[in-house]
Amino acid sequence: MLLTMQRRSGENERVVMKMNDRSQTFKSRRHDANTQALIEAAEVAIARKGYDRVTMRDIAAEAGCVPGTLYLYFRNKREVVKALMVRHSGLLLPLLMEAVAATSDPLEKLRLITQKSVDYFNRNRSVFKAIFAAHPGKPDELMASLPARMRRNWGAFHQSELEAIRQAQAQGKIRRDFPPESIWKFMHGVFVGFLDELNAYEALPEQEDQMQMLWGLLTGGIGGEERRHAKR
Amino acid sequence: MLLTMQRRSGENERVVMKMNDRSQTFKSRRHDANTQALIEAAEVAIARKGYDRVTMRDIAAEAGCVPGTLYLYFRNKREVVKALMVRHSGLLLPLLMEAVAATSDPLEKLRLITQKSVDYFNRNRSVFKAIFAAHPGKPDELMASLPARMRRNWGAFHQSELEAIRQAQAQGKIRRDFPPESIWKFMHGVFVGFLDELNAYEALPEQEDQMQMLWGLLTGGIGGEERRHAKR
Amino acid sequence: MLLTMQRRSGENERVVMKMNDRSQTFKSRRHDANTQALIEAAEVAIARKGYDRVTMRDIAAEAGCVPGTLYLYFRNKREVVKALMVRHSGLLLPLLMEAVAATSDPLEKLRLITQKSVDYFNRNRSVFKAIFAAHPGKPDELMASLPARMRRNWGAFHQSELEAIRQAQAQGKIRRDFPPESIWKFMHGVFVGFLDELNAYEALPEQEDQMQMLWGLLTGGIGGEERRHAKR
Amino acid sequence: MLLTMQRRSGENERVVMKMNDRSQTFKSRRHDANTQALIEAAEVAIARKGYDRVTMRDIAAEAGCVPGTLYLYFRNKREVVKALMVRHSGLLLPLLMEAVAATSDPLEKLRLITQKSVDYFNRNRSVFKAIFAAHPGKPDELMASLPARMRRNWGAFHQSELEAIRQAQAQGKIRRDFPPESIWKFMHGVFVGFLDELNAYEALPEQEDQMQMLWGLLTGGIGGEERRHAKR
DNA sequence: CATGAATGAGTGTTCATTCAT
DNA sequence: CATGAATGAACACTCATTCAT
Repeated sequence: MLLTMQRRSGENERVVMKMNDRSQTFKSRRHDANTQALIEAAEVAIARKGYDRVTMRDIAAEAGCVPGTLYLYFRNKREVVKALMVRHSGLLLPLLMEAVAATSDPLEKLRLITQKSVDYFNRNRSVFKAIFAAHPGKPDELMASLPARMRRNWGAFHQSELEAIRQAQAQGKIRRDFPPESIWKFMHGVFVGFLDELNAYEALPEQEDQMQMLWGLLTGGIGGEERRHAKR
Repeated sequence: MLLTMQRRSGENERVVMKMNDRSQTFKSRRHDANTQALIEAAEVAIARKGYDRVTMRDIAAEAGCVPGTLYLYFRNKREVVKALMVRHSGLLLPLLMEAVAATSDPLEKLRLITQKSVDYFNRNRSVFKAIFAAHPGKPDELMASLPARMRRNWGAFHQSELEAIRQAQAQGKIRRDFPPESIWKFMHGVFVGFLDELNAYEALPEQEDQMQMLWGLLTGGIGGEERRHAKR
Repeated sequence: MLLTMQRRSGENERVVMKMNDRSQTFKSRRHDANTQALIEAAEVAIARKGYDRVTMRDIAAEAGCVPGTLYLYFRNKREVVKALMVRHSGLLLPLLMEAVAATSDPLEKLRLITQKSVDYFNRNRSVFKAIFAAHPGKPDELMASLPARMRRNWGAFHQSELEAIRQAQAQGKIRRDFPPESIWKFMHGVFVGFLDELNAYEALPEQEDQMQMLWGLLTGGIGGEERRHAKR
Repeated sequence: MLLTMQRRSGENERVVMKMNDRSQTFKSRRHDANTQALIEAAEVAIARKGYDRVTMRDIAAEAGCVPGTLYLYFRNKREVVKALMVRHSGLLLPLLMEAVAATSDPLEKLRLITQKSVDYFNRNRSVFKAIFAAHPGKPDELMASLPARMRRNWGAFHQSELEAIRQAQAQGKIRRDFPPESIWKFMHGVFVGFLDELNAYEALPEQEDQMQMLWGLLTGGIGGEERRHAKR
């Protein structure tokens, strides 16, 4: 569910890195490796101080270089977090699409999507903060900054989600009294809110427990015992 | 549920405004009125650009004065958002405490709390963003800045919430398979996440629908029809 | 010797207060009294923080009023220290002129001048700092700001000093190998330097001892015992 | 004598520049050269307006750069004057210590110290004002800002001075009726006061004449002819 | 006459960004 | 390709001064 919002779109088509270019020269390979290292440094630094408060010097220091160097890889500060988005979209989105493809059961699709997202959150807590905490309330701006292809992929994935919700409703597996888009907003809001809540506390529950709680509550709410039977 | 987090506490006892001083002079009345106006301007400005990005000049412009004037009312930038917190705590907290006292049914307590919070959110959308979006992941810093009495009240209220959850569990009205604190985190996360999600979209549903959705999903999750009967 | 410098002169003739106007109205009497109180407050405040660092608010606070009020009595901040100068010139200068007139022995004249100056310094340490520390290296600017009459008086007094030095030289009472103006510079420099030195230390010697040391050293230098006989 | 005060001490151990690093890289050499240039600009600017009144913009303008550049070399405004102190202490102190070591005659020691100080004053008139006029009455604050080693050196040097005074007294070369510390205060006060006096005038006497006057007056005071024989 | 709210010019300082080396 | 010195446009904040009340 993570990162699935897709709303007003802008036109920021410029591609930042081409990673799957087979005939990469040595130089460009090195360039990409450096870019990677810088992005990781940026993640750490941004996670530590937040996007607004982090300075280019902080990021450079984390990466072991000087601020000027950053500008060889990113046009400006905003491009750094954009690159972060691109990178993590590139990693997370395939996982989510795989989840969608893994089963034909729509509810199970949703569960798998949630599962993968929780997994990813746990393996990348800093980026979660970095990205969601960076531009509070402006996730669309981030989304808008992605290259067109990626944005299209997110859009397609979002449609799969809505479709899954629709089917699950049709099959009576989830409630029908709200339109799919509302259900999705709820699920996304719960996901982000819950994980952010978790993240704010010092001791994080085990990842399995997180998933169990999240999915349990997502599907069953806080409702009393009597309505609780088969739930995965 | 809104604003209920209460974690590490500091000691920041200084009271900012004394509003219940009956024998207010004319001047102090004017001063308070101006303070109000400035706080509202700050709300708008902060809502627009976020705490870190907003400048004192922005706030002043919004209020129709020059930056220097702000310093007649607030010691510094941080005090502005603190005053925001104080003001809204002073308005919301009594409503929530009233909700707790209004009924002896623990589940109904929780529902009323949610109801009041949703109401408040709708009447003060900008502050919601201003405060929750301002210092992402650092709500405790905000909480710590409140005067001691207010902080104590939030703490007491939080205990009431937990107690209500405990009782509702004891009465079998909500699920027992998670500890109260986790239930609370979920409810809080859902509340914040859901409203933030709503807030990000241009067209907000009717307030009643919001509440119906939120409470419906909160109690019943997205679970299918068969487990759905009497729910308010 | 204190405050005797008189160098480049400007033209700042505007008189600040006329105190010896016999037919003072009630109002102007009150005005003058307030001016006095404010000047004293300014002395304390300036002594505490130095002219540059003191704010009009500091001075007002010390006087128990608000900054705006100060501007009913002084045109601006500079006028405050100017008024200080005027006041203390008005007090010290007569004493010094009296000293000059008290004897016909030139060396004794110089001794009395020094004596009076040390007395005044001890009764007004704060103003000493206030005035000498206020505008470091710019005593002439202060002098230039005095009303013409007062400046003339200082000038006349300075001439008496030089004359006394000349005569003392003629009588062989003080060394002849330096021109009177140089002797004067030395005496003034010693006076200011020595008292400033004293002032910087926490425990001030008794006033009598100060005078004994200062005059002893002024007349005899640090020279050895053998050249020390009749000296007061 | 210059700069010898040593009173309450703090602990500000951080060394500002390491100048005796033999293996200086080209870059650090350039950095040091720039630092020098900036310090000199600061000297001029501070001499012109005094520490409190000078702005970073003034200093930058004098140096031909923008304010931001200053912060590449000094952490803040206070560090600028600190660097001034460090630099000049580093230049003057060795000269003074050399003077102390140059002879075993205590009075001659004192004369040489004075001589060197007068020399230094003449070659660095602006810094004299800059430093002594900057923080009038607060020389200890300046002293406290020096690195520990330098502060220790000043302390040791001050002890040498006192010891020289003591010995000169024991040998009957200078008067015994005041304790050494008082003699020192007098000498220091005279030095500062006299030079400041000189400095305030446009036409400075020849350096030799300055020294002759200062030492003559210092040792013999203004006392009459009859007590004047062998004086260097 | 006194107030104190309001102003605006200015302060020290930071930082994203550029560019000669 | 990498550096880091330099920039300039901001920023939060201060304060002498004014003026309606």
